[in-house]
Order: sequence, then C-alpha cells, then structure tokens
Amino acid sequence: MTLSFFNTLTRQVELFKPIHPGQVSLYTCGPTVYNYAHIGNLRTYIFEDILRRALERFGFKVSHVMNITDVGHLESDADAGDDKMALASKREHKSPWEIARYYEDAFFKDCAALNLVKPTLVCRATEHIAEMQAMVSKLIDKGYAYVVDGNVYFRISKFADYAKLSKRNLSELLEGARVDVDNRKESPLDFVLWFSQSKFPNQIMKWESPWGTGFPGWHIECSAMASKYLGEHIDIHCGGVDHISVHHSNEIAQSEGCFGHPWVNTWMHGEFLVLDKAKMSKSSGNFLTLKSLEEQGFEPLHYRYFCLGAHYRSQLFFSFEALQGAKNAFESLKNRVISWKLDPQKGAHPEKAADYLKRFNEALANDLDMPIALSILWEMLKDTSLGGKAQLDLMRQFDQILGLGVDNFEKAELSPEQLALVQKREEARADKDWAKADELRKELLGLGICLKDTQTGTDWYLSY
RNA sequence: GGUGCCGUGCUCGAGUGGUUAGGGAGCGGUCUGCAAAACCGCGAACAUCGGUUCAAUUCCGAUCGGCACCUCCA
Repeated sequence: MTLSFFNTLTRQVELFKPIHPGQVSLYTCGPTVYNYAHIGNLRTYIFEDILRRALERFGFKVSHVMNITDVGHLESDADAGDDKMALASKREHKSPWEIARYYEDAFFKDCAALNLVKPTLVCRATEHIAEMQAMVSKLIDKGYAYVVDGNVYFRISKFADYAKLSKRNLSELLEGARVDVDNRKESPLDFVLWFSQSKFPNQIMKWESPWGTGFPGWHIECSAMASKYLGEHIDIHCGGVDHISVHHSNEIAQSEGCFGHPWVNTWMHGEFLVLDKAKMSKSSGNFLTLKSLEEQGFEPLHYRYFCLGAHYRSQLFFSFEALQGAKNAFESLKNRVISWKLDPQKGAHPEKAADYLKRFNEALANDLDMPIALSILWEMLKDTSLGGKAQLDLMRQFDQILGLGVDNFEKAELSPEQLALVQKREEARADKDWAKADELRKELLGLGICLKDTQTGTDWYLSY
C-alpha cells in the first residue's frame, strides 16, 4: 500500500515518493500571530496533522517545520492598508513583541486542545532576518530582484514559470491586478522582498539592512526558513488554498530563482471552512475561535471530529447544528469505547480486525480520505462479532490517525454528593417508590448525569 | 470584470455509467416499573434543461445558484 496525494502543481493524485527513502521533509505555513486563530485556520492545521500522522503510519521519519509569522505586514505590497501587528499593538496597549508572543502561545494551546502533533521544529520570522537578507542579496546578484528607494522587489518577468502553481497566465493576472499605487515597481505583479520605505516611518519592528532600515516582505520568510532547516529541495509544502496564487507562487519564484532548481515536489492545500455564506476572515474580525465554540458547550475535539467528516479538498460549511451532530457522534463513540474498556469481551470473529485496519489504511492512503475512513470506523463500531477487545484495539489504531484521544476516554467520576443521590434513588427503586425514583433521576439529569438501570445495578454516564 | 471549484435525502457529507456510503435528526419495534443506552427495522436524494448511451445522479453542453482566488488572509 502506497500513499497518494493530490499535488496542486499537477492537479492530480500522485503516488508519493520521497526524495530520500524513508524520510519526508514537510513544511507547513504557520499562523500570523496578531490575533487568535479562528476555526477556519484550525481546519487547515487539522488537515496537516492528519497528513503528518499518515506519513508516520506509513513508516516515514518526518521532519516537520512550521513558521510563526511574528513580523507585521501590510495589507498589500503597495504599502496600502494597515500593519496588523501594529494595529493589535495599539488595540491592546502592548508592544508588537508582546502581542506576537501572546498569540503564539494561544495558538499552541489551541493546537494542543485539538491533539495536533507538534512540528519537529517551529521557527519565528523575527529570528531569521539575517537568513532572509542573505537570500534577498543573492536574488539581487542573480538579477531576480531590484532595489528602488531602499525597497527590494522581486522581478516576475525574470521568472518564466511564475504561474506554474496557480495555472494562470501572466497577461490574465495583469488584467486582473487591482490598481497598484506603488509606481516603484517595474510590474504590478512584482512583490516586495524588503521594505525600507513604507508609510510607517516609526515602525517598531525594524532591522538594519544593506538597503535601509526596515522589515522583510511577507513571502521571503518561508523560503529562507524552509531551506535553512529542510534544505533546498523539500518533499511537501502545505497551506490553505488562498495561498496558491500569491504566497506560494511568490515563494516558488524567489526560492527557485535563488537555488536555480525545483524546490518543492508536492504542494498540498486545504480548502476553506465556510461560515454564513462567507469565508471567515481574520483581518476583518469576522470569525469564530475554539473559545467561542467552548462557550456554546462544544469541546475542541468535537470540532476536530467535525472536520474529519469532510475531505480536506472540499469546502466545509460550518453551522452549530452540524457541529452538534459531530458532537453527538463523538460522544456516542466515546461511550462505546468506555464500555469496551470496562468489559473487553472476546467476540466470535476477532480475526476480522485485520481487514478493517487494511480498509482504513487504504482510505488514508488515498489522498487522506477521512470521510471514508470514518464510515469504516462506524461499520467497525457496530460490528459486535469482533468483540469489545478487538474493537478497542482497532479503535486505538484508528485513533493514531484520527487523534480523538481514545486513550483518555474514561468513565467520569461522580462527586460524593452525586453518588449519594444515585444511592438514594436505588433505595427508592428497591422500595418501588417510582415517583421518588423518577424525581431523583430528573434531578441528576439536571446535573448532566443520565442513569441506566442494569441487571447488576444502576450505571450512569454523562449526558451530552 | 477575469479564473477555478462546487450544487446529493430533514440536515451534514462520501461515492458511482446499471447494484446499501456513513454520522446527526425523525418514526416504529425489542428491552425497561418508567426511562436511558444498545440493538432491529423504516422513510427519504442526486439543482434545471438538453445531448451521448441499451442505461446517467455519474460523461458532454447550456442555464440558474453557491463558494473561492485575482489584495493581508488557512
């Protein structure tokens, strides 16, 4: 069985073959840390987490690098709009550095809550200014970049393959380009590598450079850091679909211009989570965070499960109703797992487990087809001929990919007061005082506890 | 304006040239003092209009609708 992935570069599902046998270099574009990550951002990191886990299941040693964009960037290369770090800084009365560290920390807390496997290396843009400058210098030397008034721009016309990722022709892009007020550029499509002259002369985050004191363009950080830690030729680079036509196209141009050879073998992009018929936008402030979901009674893992229901290359429409469905399914799954843990029965046909695992892995290998993987999971959950023991074992293996935290599923503890109520009801039942028993049941239900009368006594579980 | 993707039952969401996806919700049943959980069963779909074909939800075209990208953005 071999992994296959959809490669944006070729627009096809391809058999995955690493550059070095048994090893994979993976670069995933990280967050810009001027605000909380919203659930749309997080969907992409969940997709990348499944990818990471899949690679490891198939035996690869993965070097996974993620950047943290902690430098402020303008809304466009044309020096228009606002610097989001500076805005946040003003809003919260903190220095840009404090803002960056605060939201970086918040981001990793969200990741942990979603059971995302940590990248093997996380790197901050502000700690790699020298590497970026070195790359910019090299691009100038090779004629791929030019300096105007202290700003450095990438010369698109020099890089013939500029549209190879976006599959759009240059004249089309030029026609579509919005009015560009930066007349320092040779072409509207040229993008900034280094900014010394911006409308923010009092920029707090700034560094000395051969071209003037300023800050790097947005795209250069990924190229500089990816090559520093993963080399000049990497296996997989991921991000959201919005990055295809600008950010990643620019990264390819500057990296391949600099190195003189192809840079990334496989480009993978996660589709958007769509909310209220509009995409969630971090910069417009219209977004939901993990915290907003928690305030409505949803745990981070409910959201993770919700995301697994759709293929990463399909748009996923968010609604609280749909999330509630995911929550119900997740809790039902959890209760099954707990019952297996408490009473691992041997089934009539535990040997069928191997087939379920094979089918699950096949779905995974087929461009991370999690909706199919989930349907196999549910088929397995309901197949009592396997027996709880085999089902639990299989569930643990599935969960190495799904990341739902099966090992942490435990029967919740009741407080002594709650246990006393359960006891009181049992006594009422023994006395056949049904009215009192029902009243106590109702009281417990108000505390989120459902009772289940069995032959061996009264059992309980948490309602959801 | 340009480019691309998509349109499946009450809902979310896979998939396929002829044969059951799956989850949630709903309904009926078994079980129960009553419940709950579990289990069994049930209903219901492929935007519209043409075309290709023995056969189309699946292929082709048009229309309508939605979304995304072209600008910081997952």
